[in-house]
Amino acid sequence: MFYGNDGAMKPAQKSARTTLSAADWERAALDLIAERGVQAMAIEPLARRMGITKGSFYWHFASREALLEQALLRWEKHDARNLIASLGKIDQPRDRLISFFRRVGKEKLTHEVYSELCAAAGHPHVEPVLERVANRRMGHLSAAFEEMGMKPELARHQARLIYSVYLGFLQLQRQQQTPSLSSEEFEAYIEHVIDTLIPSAV
Amino acid sequence: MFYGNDGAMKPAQKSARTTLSAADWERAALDLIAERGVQAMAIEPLARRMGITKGSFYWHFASREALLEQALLRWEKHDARNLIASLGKIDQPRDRLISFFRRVGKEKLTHEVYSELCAAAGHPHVEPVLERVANRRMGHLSAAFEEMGMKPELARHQARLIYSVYLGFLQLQRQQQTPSLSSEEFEAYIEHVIDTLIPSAV
DNA sequence: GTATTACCATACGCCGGAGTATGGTTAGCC
DNA sequence: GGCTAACCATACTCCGGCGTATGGTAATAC
Repeated sequence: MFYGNDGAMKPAQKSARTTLSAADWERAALDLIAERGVQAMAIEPLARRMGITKGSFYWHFASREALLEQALLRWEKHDARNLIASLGKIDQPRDRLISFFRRVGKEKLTHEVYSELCAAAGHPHVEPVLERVANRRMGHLSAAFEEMGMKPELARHQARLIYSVYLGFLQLQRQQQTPSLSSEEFEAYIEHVIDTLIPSAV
Repeated sequence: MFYGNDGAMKPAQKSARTTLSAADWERAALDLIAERGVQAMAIEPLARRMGITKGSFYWHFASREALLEQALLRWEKHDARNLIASLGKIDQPRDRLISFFRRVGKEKLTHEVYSELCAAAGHPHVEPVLERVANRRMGHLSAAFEEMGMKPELARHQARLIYSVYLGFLQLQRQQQTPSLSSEEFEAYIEHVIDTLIPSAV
């Protein structure tokens, strides 16, 4: 529902319902993607939802493709900022790794979008984003493991492994096969994952 | 390209190119799903690929939905048979678990279909299949861990964990972020996964 | 106070897939 | 050898999304 602020806020007088900007379309697009997937991000449904017609859309964007591209870039930026913002200030690498898992519950919208993007891997505009994001994230994980004393190759393997667990979790969540995020079974599971994948020392 | 035999083989004289059966459509549907996903399984493209028109299709099936349903059931049966066929004859539970991972490389088509089904979780006809298959598979894993001496709850957690790794692997594969299945980096990774997730004793 | 610009509405043409209707062809039975 | 049922082709209609054309309105510029 947010995904970044675009520099200069408008005069604040005409607060909301005057005219829409490209950024508004991008944000709405991400909302729709989070809810129903990228292939459901069609411009007419979007326009309906925004109480407007598509005549407007083609003023801001050349095509549906262009919107998708911009929206994904926006999401990617947001995610990258988010990553360092929430992990950068944690000193102990082990705590950073743990926090990576615990963060799945928060930042709901971001994860929902990511989950839907995963489902749309293969799409020409989605794939590169997915690749960059995964590499960025695995890079952080790998670095943390190295900080804990692992050899680079081992750290990379461990990062890939742990990231796979995360991806698998998202998948099970999409299939409604994951215990509710606030149950104790979930807590127990998370504990188990942390215990077996994040060593206390190396 | 196979997915089960349908009882009585036709008289064997008129081997192939006489007329098509419902099973032929189902198999072709699964091929198409493996290649381009469930939402690409449209009946006209299917008909084109089979060198026929859709007039035929609606003789065998009531709707696209019906075809999808039947094709998925066929796949599910095939997968279930496959699971016990390749894991049932292995005595040591630890070997069964290891074989689960090593099997990802083989049975290519089956895994491709599964991967695409995962991408289409949320689809009303796909979801229940996905749920049953995941439960069936995790059940086997969990049982193997129990055989090794784990407490039931721990075994379930471990099974879920290991299955998540598998799902995450499929996802990374869809994003082309997995080392080629025959490289040594892949082998090293698999080794690593087995070492950290499959204890040699309990 | 008129011209321009930014934003939006209406109405259209196109395309591809879902279904339906209807008629044609071939195989096997009696 | 004619009938029937199984299988397939042709030719539609309907729908929803994309993109375009064109014209309208409100704010701002000058």
